Amino acid sequence: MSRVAAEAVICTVDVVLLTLRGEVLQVALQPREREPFKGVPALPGGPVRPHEDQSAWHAAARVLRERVGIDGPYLEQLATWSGATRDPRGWSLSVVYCALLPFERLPQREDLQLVPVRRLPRLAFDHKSIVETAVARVGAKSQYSSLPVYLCSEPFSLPQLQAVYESVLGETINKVSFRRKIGELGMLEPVNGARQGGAHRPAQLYQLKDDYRRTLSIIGRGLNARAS
Amino acid sequence: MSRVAAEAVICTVDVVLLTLRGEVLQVALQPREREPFKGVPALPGGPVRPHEDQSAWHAAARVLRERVGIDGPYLEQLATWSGATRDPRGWSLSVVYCALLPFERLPQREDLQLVPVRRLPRLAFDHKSIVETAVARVGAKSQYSSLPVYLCSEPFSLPQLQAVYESVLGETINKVSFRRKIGELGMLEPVNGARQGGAHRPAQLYQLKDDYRRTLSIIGRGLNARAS
DNA sequence: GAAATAGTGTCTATAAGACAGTATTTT
DNA sequence: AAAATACTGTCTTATAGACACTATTTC
Repeated sequence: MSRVAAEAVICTVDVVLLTLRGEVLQVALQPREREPFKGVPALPGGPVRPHEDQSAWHAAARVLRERVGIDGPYLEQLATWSGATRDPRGWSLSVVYCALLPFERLPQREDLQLVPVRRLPRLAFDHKSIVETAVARVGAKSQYSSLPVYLCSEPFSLPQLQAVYESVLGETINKVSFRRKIGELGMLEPVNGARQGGAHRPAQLYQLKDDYRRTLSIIGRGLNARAS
Repeated sequence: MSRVAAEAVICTVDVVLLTLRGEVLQVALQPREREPFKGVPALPGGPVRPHEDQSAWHAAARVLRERVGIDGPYLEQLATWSGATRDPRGWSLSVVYCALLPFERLPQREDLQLVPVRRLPRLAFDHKSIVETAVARVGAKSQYSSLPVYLCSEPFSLPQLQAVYESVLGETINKVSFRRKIGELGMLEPVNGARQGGAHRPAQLYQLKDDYRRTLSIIGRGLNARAS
């Protein structure tokens, strides 16, 4: 038995849950309930449960459900972190998933804090560099895909969507080009009736066509938002 | 003991080792030595050894060294496959790495076969879909980065490099544009003296500048090779 | 009708591609 | 000098961006 235990790998999943609050991309953190790093903010996560989880993806979805109270967000694998030294308890491996959620869908919870991704405090384990990798990936992917729509609650207007893109990319986008690209993707359909208020012309609202609910659209040559 | 064993996750690494033979992208496979899938071609791989491997990346590098006889190729994490049903022995998790190697550096071995990625036979486990994912990733990444240089043995000429890009992308590229882009990247330096033979003007040979030996260069708007 | 934001038409700038020319080698 | 491939100059085409104009709402 001791031999098995000594050889065992600590096998977990962690979730980088990102949302936009105002114009600022934020990550959801929970204080660690036990040692190591008791009380230190950490990514929602936990061990894989082989009898319960069909796969690591299902384990991540379960973590979001049980520990954050979210069902069915956009959830994709980011990468796997592993090694002898990242967890003081032993050789550990964590399959990390990235989830995107409109702020409106995030439950209010005592044990859940939102932190701007550019102002990270000290995090447990190697979670800080994991978050930084996730943010970089989301930024890169947003340049050539419809990924940011998962941060918008439907229905949304094109000016709203553009603002979301600009927040994630960290720079402004040409309005005409943006609309050309989004139009070419053909993934949005106008929603009739509902429109927005304000002392100005209201914006047309859109929702995702059903075919694109779970599929990213790829933008031809990207949005040409250049790296700073 | 039985409880520990029942809960345990089978924790392995696998490597998709790709090389270009002629114009055809090929993957290196080895027949399984034991059940399950004994004798069936599979990706080089094996269990993580916590006492020996510093991380999953190091485990993958060790697998390449021990099982294929390759040291220090380009090696990056692809993704992690996991689940209750992918290995008949139990809940398994495999961190999969992708390695690129010039054909010239691949050792000749009895137990190593090269198979064109478009003509895959039946493979062990879910290795077929893993290879397909790796090929798609390499193709996508080649559109906007210098990834294919790792398939070229240095020094190489620009026509050679272009042929490698075209093989990986599966379509032709405009010569003038290709040279403009590669030039802009500024990652190559001409090698003097050595040139190529043939009854025609020889091509200038290049090697990677040292700064770019282990770093991918990102091509501004990509190579605009469109998906078929 | 003034103010404010949404949406569009069109010109300009930039980047990609086509094509044909020159360059350099062997036979 | 013929053949073959390397390399380059330049025109054309396609795409992105700037800018100003029209549209629609509230007050």
